Amino acid sequence: MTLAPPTPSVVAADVEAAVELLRSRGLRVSAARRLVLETLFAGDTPLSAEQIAAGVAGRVPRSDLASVYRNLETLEEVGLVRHVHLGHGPGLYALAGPAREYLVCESCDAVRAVEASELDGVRQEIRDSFGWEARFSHFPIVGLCPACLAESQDHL
Amino acid sequence: MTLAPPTPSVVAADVEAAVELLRSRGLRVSAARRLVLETLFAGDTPLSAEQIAAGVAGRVPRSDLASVYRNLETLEEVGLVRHVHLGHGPGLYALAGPAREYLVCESCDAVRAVEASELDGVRQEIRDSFGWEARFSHFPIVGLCPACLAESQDHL
DNA sequence: CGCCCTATCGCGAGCTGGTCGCAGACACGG
DNA sequence: CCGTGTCTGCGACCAGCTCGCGATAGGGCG
Repeated sequence: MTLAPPTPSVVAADVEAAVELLRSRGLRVSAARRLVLETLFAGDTPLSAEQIAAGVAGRVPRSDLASVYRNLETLEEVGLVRHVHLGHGPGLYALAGPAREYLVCESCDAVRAVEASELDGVRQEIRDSFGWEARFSHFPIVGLCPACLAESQDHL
Repeated sequence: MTLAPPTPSVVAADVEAAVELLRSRGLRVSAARRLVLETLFAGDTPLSAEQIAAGVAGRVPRSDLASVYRNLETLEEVGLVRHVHLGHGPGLYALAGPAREYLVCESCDAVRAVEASELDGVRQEIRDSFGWEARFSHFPIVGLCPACLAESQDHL
């Protein structure tokens, strides 16, 4: 069993589809809103609000940071967007898609994204042991990646 | 196998033992430093830097926040103290002790602290699946506690 | 097509959590 | 009891994020 996120995810094929969805929910499609969507569709990795405000590749009509946060919040309520906290540093936002969960390395900051189903075994183990249902999509699993693990063992 | 923290933990029986340890490492035992230790020994749950600065129960000779952070950092380097990030909000500091790891509930903020060994099965599963060595002492497992899980299933 | 209502924007101020630089205080070895 | 250099307390500062507010502009409706 995979735990459902707070709001159901909605997957849009492209910016136009996303825009249509917004309209169908009675939300306006402002330039700033569209820009956030375009930037997210253009980027293939999760982006910080700052990066989105700057526009991918410093695209000219940049947008106000506060508005970006408000739009990301709105898009997240709609279910088009999800965000994740990879350790310290700013939260990162991405389009909703095939459920992603994360492992991040405390030592080198490497990030491994995996399909939620790949962590079902782990989730099961946690459920069996504690009765808790773990979600690693919003806060990841933190530890050592194989490389840093090997290195730390060399030093012993 | 339990992964060793960055600096080995040191367990002191009381403030005086901790103070002796500091001296033996060539560190000075200032009033502010002693206050941090006393506050940590007095509290039985992890405390924020702010709480420590205020002194447990608003104890009078409060201390400067920047100094508290510096002292916590020093004590952590020595191995007497560890800190954990339970979701959003400030980091929480506690005396090093029997290795603790954490599960926190996204919905009601409940925290469950467990012995590191209780999570060895989970760690093993992660190691087998991905080759990563997970640590839940600095960043916890986030998900739903049994109560919130049950509730969320009622609502379906 | 143009009006009007109001959702949304952009800006500035503000908040929390945490760090830094610096002058002065004080721990502690001699 | 003195010198040295660690630590302190203060203020400024930074990152990440949120809020309040007057101005702008989506878009339903006539």
